[in-house]
Amino acid sequence: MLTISMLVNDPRNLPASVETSVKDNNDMPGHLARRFQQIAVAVFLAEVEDAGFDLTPVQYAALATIKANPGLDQVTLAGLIAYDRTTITGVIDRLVQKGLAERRPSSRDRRARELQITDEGRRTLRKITPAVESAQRIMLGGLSAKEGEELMRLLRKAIAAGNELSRAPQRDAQI
Amino acid sequence: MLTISMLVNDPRNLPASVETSVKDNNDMPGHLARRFQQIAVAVFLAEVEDAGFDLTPVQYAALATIKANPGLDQVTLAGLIAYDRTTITGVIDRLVQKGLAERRPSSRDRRARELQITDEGRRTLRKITPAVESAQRIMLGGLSAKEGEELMRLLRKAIAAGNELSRAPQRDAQI
DNA sequence: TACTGATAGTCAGCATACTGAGCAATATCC
DNA sequence: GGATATTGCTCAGTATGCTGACTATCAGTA
Repeated sequence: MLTISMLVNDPRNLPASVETSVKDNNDMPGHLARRFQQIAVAVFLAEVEDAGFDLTPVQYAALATIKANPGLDQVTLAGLIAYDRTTITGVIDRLVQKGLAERRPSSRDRRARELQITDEGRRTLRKITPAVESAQRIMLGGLSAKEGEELMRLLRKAIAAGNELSRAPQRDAQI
Repeated sequence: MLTISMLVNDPRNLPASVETSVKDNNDMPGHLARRFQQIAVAVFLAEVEDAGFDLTPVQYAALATIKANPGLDQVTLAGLIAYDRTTITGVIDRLVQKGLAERRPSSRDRRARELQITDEGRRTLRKITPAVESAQRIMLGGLSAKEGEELMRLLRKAIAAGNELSRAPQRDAQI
């Protein structure tokens, strides 16, 4: 199939005066990162909806982290899953509104809110797990198991090196 | 440093009754995809701002694609860079508002808008290129050149397999 | 040519994500 | 103890990104 992009990407089809400094999108790690994430989110939402639930990737990550760290505050949660704290405010709003989590004032620090998962949240998390795992498999569907592992290794390595470059770096919770 | 996440992630520290079905975030390709993209966007914006410009990743991709395919319509643009057409509407609005692109009714199809880059847009693209290329290098900074290539190869492969799974798949322009 | 379906673009609505600012409370330092 | 800095959270504002719906137009066909 002959396409415009084949024409413009082939130097022989361009007059000498046309600048070709703009690289192909597929050579840009930033573009590939966005595309992969775009697909990952779509797959996640589709699998979760098929399972009969209405939960976004962030909401899932937040809920799972609250369950694993009962009583943690919002800033700690944000650090554990590497989201900006201003984003987390809205995410928690929606988890609370759906009855999956609770937000109550901390007794030790009156600025902080302690987060707890509800029974309903625990039930949702348990029932949604197969869909989440299925989504993770599907988004690596084009790769062999070995390639999938290697992709994840390289992503982890690049992320570790760039962790401090975003406003919401990953932070382990301090004891 | 002892951290809460070390505790909760170590099965020896958990009573037998605690379910550990929720995998670590770092084993989830979806989470890694979001983190890498988050860093990529932050690096892009920082480099571009350092160079004295105010352009987002989408705006850059759209502008570069308009320059390479003068007169294309919005749906074709959306397909080339794999964005939803409803997103592109707003992106073009802002490019036009900044004086970097023009949107005029198509003579062949009265539903469509033909997109053109302005001289100012061309100038901006030319001057911004070093910052964009620098950003691409920085976001792979933790990897060797070989690893960077391999990461991009694996991303391309996974994306190609999942292309149809998002609402905005990549589409080549038809002649 | 009239009908039917598909397509280009926009809009309303929702949920991320970010910047920057602000308030209240805590921690630190003198 | 009191001034200062820091921290937890929220809010306003902006830009993606998506779903679903709508209008205007085009294309194919009976």
